Amino acid sequence: MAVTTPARERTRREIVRQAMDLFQAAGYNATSLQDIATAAGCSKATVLYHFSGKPAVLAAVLEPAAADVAELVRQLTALPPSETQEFAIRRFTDLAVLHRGVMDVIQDVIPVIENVPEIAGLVADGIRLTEYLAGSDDTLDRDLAKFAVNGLLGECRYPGERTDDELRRLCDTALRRLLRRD
Amino acid sequence: MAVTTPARERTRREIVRQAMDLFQAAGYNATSLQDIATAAGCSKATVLYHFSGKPAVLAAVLEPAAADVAELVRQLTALPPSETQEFAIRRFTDLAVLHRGVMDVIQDVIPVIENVPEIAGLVADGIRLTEYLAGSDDTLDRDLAKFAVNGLLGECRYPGERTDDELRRLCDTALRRLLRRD
DNA sequence: TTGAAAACTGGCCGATCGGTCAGTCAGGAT
DNA sequence: ATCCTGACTGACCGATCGGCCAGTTTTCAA
Repeated sequence: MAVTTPARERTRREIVRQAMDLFQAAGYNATSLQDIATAAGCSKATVLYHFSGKPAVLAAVLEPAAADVAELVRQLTALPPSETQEFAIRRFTDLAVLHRGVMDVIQDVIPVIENVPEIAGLVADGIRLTEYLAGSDDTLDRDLAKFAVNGLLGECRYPGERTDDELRRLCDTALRRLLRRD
Repeated sequence: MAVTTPARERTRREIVRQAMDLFQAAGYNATSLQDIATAAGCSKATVLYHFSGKPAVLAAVLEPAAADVAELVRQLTALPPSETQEFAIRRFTDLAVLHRGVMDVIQDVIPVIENVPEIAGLVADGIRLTEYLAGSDDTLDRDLAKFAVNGLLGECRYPGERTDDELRRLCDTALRRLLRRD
């Protein structure tokens, strides 16, 4: 709680903030380091002074969401199997709304995701989460869960078109129709 | 037909063939004209001799699917409203399986789709098709239809993982669970 | 006040991109 | 035999990319 944020942290935060907006608006691949630097009010060299490279900027943008997903997976691991699917559906909806901007960014990264080792952890957690959403080892259930995640990612694409409440309702409805087989 | 395919058509076809494979494997943005030329056994200049630019190559790759979608929309227009949703679901499933490779390619183009006027027709038809899938003007129904299309696009991403029959079953199940409200 | 460390930057690099262009070449028509 | 034309190509272009580095400016503890 310093009276003034140290210069390092202040600049770093601004870079991540602006990178987030640009990644959402134009996509990761279409956003250059120069774009990020200009938006953050510094030089491209400064961006590379704070981050080891473009993928590191991406990892910093995704980090809060990645942490939440990791925590969710941790909680799911400790839950009795009978409760995991319902818990996964409910909490995944929460995270999707909370981090809808990040969901948007992820869309654009998927095609080149194997070239970005910085976010391998998030990818692995996402796969585990999908398995919990499926609720069984059945191939069709697994595929439907992946279908649901893909659909949800797509729905987060256009930020201004939906309020958080609308997104929550859509997400919840879609997941329950696709996944719940009581 | 002709004993020997005219050189023009032969080269053109090979370029489209190879571009299709590369777009699927690596994505449109990550595939360079040089990549396509090398795969097709000609020079980059030859690709640009046959096509006015990279977007024109994309349009040629998508053309068969675009034609089928246009035909489907035409048929839907002439159908009584009580039959359109069921017809759309059934035929859309058919087209998704038939053109699953194209569905894969489209995924990668969506972020930059507004910069590719060559495929504006396919985009417009896709939107109209989504409206028929929704079955009503209700916002949630519309969103669920878009959700379904996004999910389906995502499921076509990894070509080798599913047989056509598995994809058909998944597609049909998911669409009916999401869309049908009887 | 001062000096060393931290923060920052302009300029440059090699690579790659989509695209252009002048010119080569085979082969059918005359 | 000549010419013409469609198919094709190597060389090159300007732009842009991510990244690097030497050097300048700012910060802050001693």
